[in-house]
Amino acid sequence: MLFTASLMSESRENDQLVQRRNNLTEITKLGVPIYPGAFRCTGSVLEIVTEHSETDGNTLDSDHVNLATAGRILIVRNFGKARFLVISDGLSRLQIYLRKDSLCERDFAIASLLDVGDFIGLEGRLFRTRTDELTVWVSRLEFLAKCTLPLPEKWHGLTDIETRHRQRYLDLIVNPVSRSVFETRARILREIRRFFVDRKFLEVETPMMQPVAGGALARPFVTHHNAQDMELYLRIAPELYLKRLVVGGVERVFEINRNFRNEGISKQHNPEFTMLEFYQAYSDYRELMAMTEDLLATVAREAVGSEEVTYAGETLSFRPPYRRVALRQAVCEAATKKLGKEVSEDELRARSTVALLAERLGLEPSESQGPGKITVEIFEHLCEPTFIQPTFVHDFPTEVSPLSKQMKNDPDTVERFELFVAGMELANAFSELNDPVDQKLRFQEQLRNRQGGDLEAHQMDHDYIRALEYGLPPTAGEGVGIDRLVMVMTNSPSIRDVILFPLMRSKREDSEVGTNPASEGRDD
RNA sequence: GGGCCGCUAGCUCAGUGGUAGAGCACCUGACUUUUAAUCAGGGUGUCCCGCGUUCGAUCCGCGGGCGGCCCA
Repeated sequence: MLFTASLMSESRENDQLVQRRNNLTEITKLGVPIYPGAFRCTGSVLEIVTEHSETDGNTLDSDHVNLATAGRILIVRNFGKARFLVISDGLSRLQIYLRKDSLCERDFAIASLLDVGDFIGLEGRLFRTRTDELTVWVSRLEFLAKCTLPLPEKWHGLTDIETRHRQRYLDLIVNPVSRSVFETRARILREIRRFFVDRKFLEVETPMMQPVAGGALARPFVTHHNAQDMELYLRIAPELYLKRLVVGGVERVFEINRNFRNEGISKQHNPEFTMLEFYQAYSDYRELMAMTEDLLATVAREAVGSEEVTYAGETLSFRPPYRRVALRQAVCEAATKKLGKEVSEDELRARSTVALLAERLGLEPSESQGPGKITVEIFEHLCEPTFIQPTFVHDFPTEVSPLSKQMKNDPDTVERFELFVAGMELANAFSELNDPVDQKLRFQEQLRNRQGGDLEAHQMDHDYIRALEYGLPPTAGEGVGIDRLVMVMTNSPSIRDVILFPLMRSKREDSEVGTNPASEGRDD
């Protein structure tokens, strides 16, 4: 049986794999090391291409531009005694020209054993072909590493979304657009850091594993610390720790890091996602609106070169000022339009009337939801998708904002805004509640919701209350969803396009098979 | 969580209740400035998995897996 199984496996070997391994063996026979060490380059492919993009052929011929570089082979065009290859350094592509009479016997032998995907190093001089393509005339070739699996096709490339996400390395090899998304992501992060450092903010890192998962209304992931025999939660927000730092005198503080929320996956939700949070003492949410406009306009300018970006066919303008609308007002306007009859703010403030309104709009408010929560549900249903251009929605119900400061003359409303772009929530900010007595009452209210079955309700955090008792200056704080921001800036339809390794359900072979998919499904 | 759709060669995709197809890739040969190189030949496969219906299933039915879109 074993013999049979083995034979079957062998016979099922893909001929491309066999071919590639044979080529590797042949290279070994030439006495060439197949996994050598460093190769000294005078410049990367990108550097060469950038430096000589405008240099004409005559100049290259007279100047004798000698160089050494390295990269992965993406295309092979074979002419018997000559070959054209295209190599890539991951950022840019460059053609190289190998001809028998310009190489030693060993190097030309290597050249004829190369497969698409292999890494090579080379020395040579630059010239331009008859068709004016910048090309390296290779005089010395070094084999650097083998690609033993066939790469996706050069023309259609790799389009299968699942494979692109599961095997991001393949996506990056063959889809230059994918690399550019992550280049832009890195630029956005650099610009955000520069923005806050310029304004004297301190960048910090606060716990990702927390005994109480606070700072947001969401279900956490649970984990366990063995040595302490202690339940821990992956953080859902850094908020409460950052405000502790403001208590400690760090008057301007920011953090860019991962949050984890144990909820569904969608085009706008990945269980782990990157968030910017920043806090500024002696400020309020009005100031943060202006600061947010400044931040996004700066990021757009510096990271993608324009304050206007195209997203899903729409031109979005990040040039300030952005539209501002009060949440209840937005709900009233949308509901009035939808139902064809006047809906007033008073209706939203009473549980009985707002519940009725929600039902007429096709929602099913639960018993535990108060008027504020129902109003926000209506908002999410009716208004959110309509905010395409950057829009501040401000003044939220206190009920859904246990960490925000109430308005002076309206205790049912807090000084809070969310920024919407392309129908997505991009930022959430408020004047921080700094009254420890009120904060404790709000937590207790949340605990009642929790006992009523709301798994997203906030937990009690006694140490945070204690920190507030030492005194938190008037402070405004904001969180910005970095992944969504990158989506907008790179015209990416899904959050998975801007996260290198988005969460995927595991497939059997991913964990079982190391290097060779040909062994998938073997019964051994 | 619900609905709809998809899963066929390394990749991108056709297709059929009766021995499985194309382009690229790959193999053999020709070719020393090509550009999706070209020319001549070659089809390389667990048709996602399991069960059922059937003389016979990649196709039909049921269940499952993974993914996509829409809804919640």
